[in-house]
Amino acid sequence: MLLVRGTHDLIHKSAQVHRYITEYARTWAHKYGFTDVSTPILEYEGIFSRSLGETSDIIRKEMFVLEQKGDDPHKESIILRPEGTAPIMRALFMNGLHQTLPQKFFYEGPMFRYDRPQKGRQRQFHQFGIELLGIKSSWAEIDVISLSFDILKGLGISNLTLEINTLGDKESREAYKSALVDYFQDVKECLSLESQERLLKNPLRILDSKSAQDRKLIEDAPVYRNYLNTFSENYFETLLKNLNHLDIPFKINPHLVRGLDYYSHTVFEITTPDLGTQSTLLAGGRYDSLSTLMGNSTDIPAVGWAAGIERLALLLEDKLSLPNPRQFALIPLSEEQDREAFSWTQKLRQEGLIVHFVSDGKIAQKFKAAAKLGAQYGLVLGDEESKTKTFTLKNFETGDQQQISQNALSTTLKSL
RNA sequence: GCGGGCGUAGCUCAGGUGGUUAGAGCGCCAGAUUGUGGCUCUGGAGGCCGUGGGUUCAAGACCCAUCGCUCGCCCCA
Repeated sequence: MLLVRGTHDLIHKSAQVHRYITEYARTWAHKYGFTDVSTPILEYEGIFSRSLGETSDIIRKEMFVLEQKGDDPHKESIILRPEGTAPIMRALFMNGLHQTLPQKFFYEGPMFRYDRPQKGRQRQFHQFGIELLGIKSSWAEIDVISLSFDILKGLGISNLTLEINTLGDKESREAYKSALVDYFQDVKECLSLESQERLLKNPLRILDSKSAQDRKLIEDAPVYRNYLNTFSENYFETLLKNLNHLDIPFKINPHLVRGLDYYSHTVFEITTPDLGTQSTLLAGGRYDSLSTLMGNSTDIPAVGWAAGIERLALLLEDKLSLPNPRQFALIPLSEEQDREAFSWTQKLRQEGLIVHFVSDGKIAQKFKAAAKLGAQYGLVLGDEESKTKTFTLKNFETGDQQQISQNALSTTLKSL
């Protein structure tokens, strides 16, 4: 038996933790007024290649392409979605929602990237994220960043850093790009091979390089802040001032560039030192030009972020105490009691109790199974109980037993 | 895609320089206990030693390849 590389089963505790994280995030998103949206896992490749940029690693080497069966009317490849933002933008247009802005969406689900697996990095992983569409001011950023902290802190994650930077608008970016190219062109031979390639395709990404030789050169490279036009500069300043005013701590990281093409102005990440090399828990920013990249005639203001559920789970799995509701096991002692016991089981389930029905094996095996299934209490129904219209209620933790009348069954159980 | 470490029972791991039928603890199953799980005792099942090839009289161990996990690089959530 083989497990597809980079995938995992979620069983018992890991499934519960995963679900708990998602539900917790959803609850907060609802308080902020975001509503659920769910888009297909399958999309045409163009949705992503147009929006993420042909030079991004996700497009160049990490896509899961499906084998075409022949009945699809389009020749374009179908892929497993690698991220959530582009599909939501697609859905916005296809459902005509861009005419009724603003829109606020929360999503959650599996994403797929053909990457080399590592701790905190799977080929099938799960994200939840939010998209706030149609708000121009930087209060949109404030709103979504606040939401992200409410979720992460509420989950009990500490040791968080908000790193933030601005990519400016198109005009600023073009000005900065040409300054960067001028600077690096002169020292091209000293750059790593990867960065030499970036110089041609996506010079901003050189700033993100971790190679030691690049880092030295990057230190002396032109600083973006000096190339921002007035609008971009003011936009960023206002955002930072408001973050300060709200006591949201942040760290400006001028090297935070992001791999995806659709960002403009604000980019941010929330990182933790507790996960080794996969330190980003949540990342996002503003992507006003995504809508035009996807074919719309005008920009639609948009901010959002996505968080990696597996990474949060790694931080939480050991310390999260999940709710542990009462569970009962109905134990008929012989086959004569099976039917009666099962209808009692159903009755109690309808009353809202969690009830296991245990009928396999010998009596000792039934008790063993009941305890293993997680029941804290056993309800024994044998000949004597049947005659006297009672159950024997056994507390598995203390071993105590008592007789309770069938009439008072559900009220007794609920009062435990 | 690149570099390092590691693959032995369901789990955690022992198995010096190659030497008969591969071990422990936990877990699992059964019995002691025919109306009672956990504790105890007794017994039992469970391994192509990741996979394929090579060296050797002889390989879990050595060599090569491959797959997987893992740490780092890269990238990102």
